[in-house]
Amino acid sequence: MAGTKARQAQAARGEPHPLSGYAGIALRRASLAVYGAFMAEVGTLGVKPAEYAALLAIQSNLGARSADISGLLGIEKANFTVFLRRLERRGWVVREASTTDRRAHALRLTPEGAALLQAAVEKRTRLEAGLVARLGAVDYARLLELLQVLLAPEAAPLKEAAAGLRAVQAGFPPRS
Amino acid sequence: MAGTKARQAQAARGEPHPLSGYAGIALRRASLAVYGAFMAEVGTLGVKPAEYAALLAIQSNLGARSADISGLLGIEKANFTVFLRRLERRGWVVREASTTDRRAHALRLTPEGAALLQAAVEKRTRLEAGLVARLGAVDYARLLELLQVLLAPEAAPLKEAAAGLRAVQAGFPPRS
DNA sequence: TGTTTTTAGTTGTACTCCATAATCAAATGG
DNA sequence: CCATTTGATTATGGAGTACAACTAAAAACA
Repeated sequence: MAGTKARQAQAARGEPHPLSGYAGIALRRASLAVYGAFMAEVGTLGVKPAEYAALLAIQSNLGARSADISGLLGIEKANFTVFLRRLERRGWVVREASTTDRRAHALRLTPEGAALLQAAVEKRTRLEAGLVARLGAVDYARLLELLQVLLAPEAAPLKEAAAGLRAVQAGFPPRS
Repeated sequence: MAGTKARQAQAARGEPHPLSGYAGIALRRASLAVYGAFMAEVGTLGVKPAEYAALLAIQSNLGARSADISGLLGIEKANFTVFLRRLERRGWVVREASTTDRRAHALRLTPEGAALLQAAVEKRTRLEAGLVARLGAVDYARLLELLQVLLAPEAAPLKEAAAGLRAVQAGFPPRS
């Protein structure tokens, strides 16, 4: 597992992780923690976070093309093809022929997809409630707000990193 | 790139990412943003965040064994072997024979490793200063504090996810 | 003491996510 | 009409990780 006895004992005593004072590490750990919580709750339906987000995006952008959704999710369109195929094979999404562009597909949830998404949304709502209960409603809102500021594209200090940032959006540096 | 024209236009207008209202997505995006900023700043030295953290951990735990450091970083000991070899080959770390346990290695920075780390720390300090400038010192501290609460192991709501969480710590669900 | 069990580290394998390049067909714009 | 752009697909490879199997040494124990 992830952790020596000494480290596990620390954690058991409620001591913070020794590297979590660093913003990057704390953010990464928090992100993974929420990912894990999502998998434990919503994942029982066989949906991973990226898939959940994709279903959401498709539902609220009826008839959107692949590139629209992949762009929203930050997934390369090349990889989105395979990604979509999984959702299709499970019967949650259909790719209809676009009426305006014969190259494009119009994405749409199937009734099964919509039903699954509804169940997933309910579970995720419970998950969110857990987070709110943990932080308190005010602090939860504050956390989201601070993250928004951190992510705001127009601010200066992180600006010069923007190029590398977008390329790295999926976790890897650009190959250059 | 990650984003359609429409989405890029949104971002250019300063509108928030439409999915960043979700805590998990906001956290993930923030984590990747800081990762990207780190790479743009400290990465010029040829150090990735995980390597930086490893060097830091080794420096402040003189003579620690591999399992200590890998546990701290949340890296499987099996993968840490390869990971360490890279740091060794670059001349930053040495594995001395432990005097107390002939199976174990005592990890230590070389003078080159210490020098590199010092340069990296300086760059990372500048990076951190950028974050502080962006959020303000008070809000920056508050963000770290909120993340700590989110990560505190003893709280209840996320507890049941703990098993899946640890296994998923690196971004993937356990295979079983 | 001698035997069994646990532990530190290594190797090998397989899997997921992701980037990149090459390709095709259809749309668009001189 | 032809050149360029765009939506989507396929194929390939790298990085990060989980997991199982293994060796050697230490620790526990009878």
